[in-house]
Amino acid sequence: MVQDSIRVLQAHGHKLTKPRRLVLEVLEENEKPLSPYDIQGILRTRGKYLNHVTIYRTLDLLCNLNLAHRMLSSGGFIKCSLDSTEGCHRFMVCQNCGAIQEFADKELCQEENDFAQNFGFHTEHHLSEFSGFCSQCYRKQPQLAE
Amino acid sequence: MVQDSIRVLQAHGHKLTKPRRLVLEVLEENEKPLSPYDIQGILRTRGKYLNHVTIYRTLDLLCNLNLAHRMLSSGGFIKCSLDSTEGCHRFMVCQNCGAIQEFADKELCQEENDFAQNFGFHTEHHLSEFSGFCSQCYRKQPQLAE
DNA sequence: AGCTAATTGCAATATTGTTGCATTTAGCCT
DNA sequence: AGGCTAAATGCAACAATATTGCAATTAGCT
Repeated sequence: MVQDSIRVLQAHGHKLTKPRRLVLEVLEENEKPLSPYDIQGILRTRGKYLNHVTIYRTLDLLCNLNLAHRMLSSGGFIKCSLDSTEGCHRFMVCQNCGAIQEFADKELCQEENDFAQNFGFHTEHHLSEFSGFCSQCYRKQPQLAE
Repeated sequence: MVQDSIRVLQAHGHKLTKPRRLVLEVLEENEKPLSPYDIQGILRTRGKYLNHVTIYRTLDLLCNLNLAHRMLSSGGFIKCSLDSTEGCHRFMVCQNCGAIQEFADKELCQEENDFAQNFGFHTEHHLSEFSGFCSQCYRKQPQLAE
């Protein structure tokens, strides 16, 4: 929810401005990654104008607060749908339809941290991107998965 | 090894050209992510010139063959050090010194795939980036990990 | 050595990202 | 409600990164 993000924003002492609300709304409505200029374009179709610099700065902020993430596969930004206190984000990207889902699993997360620890690496955050086929696309076109 | 990459390259019917060999060598020597222009700069200091377009195209190719990866954290490219047949790449990035290590673990990889499967997602590849502190930096400056 | 498709370099252009500074505004305080 | 101030935005200019079409070159064949 946008409301949740706004709460986090304010809890960290940041102002709730119109541009920030607009960017959050656009991200919320789109489950696919968007570039800063994508966001600007979407807003323009609604008669709202935001300078691209503002969008860049807003996205920076959201990423720092772990409210958004930049996807590796596309370079676009996506709003995190899950509480991020664990510092672990796991996205599944469908190669066919492009849909993205975010998942959390404390156990798996812990296992990954333990794994890293075995190599002497102290993990702060981790980010995983799975690419493959969502259940719908897999059912429709199983040959794609070959 | 560069030799291994060359073998994969050729096995896929691509030519082994001087530019490709140079890019592979530079990536191999650097354990940190490099941008296309970084690579161009490094080569220039050795009196070798490659057009940036060529470097972009070479990196595209290497990524498609899973011989290199683009890192999320920096946007730079890094050569994969491990056999990539499993389609699973796990990088640990030290927030302090920037060093990157790649790890493979079939079991953990399998667990991750199973996890996705529980949500009906059929995984083809996955890529994880851990950010934190390598053992050296953690030992030297444990307060950083707070 | 010669052939040919693949690859490279070049030039031009498009896209994406950054910086400094003047103007505006959210949130606070009367 | 009106005023204050630090934070945030917009603007302009610029810097860095990425893409495209096409002519010249070259790797890997016979």
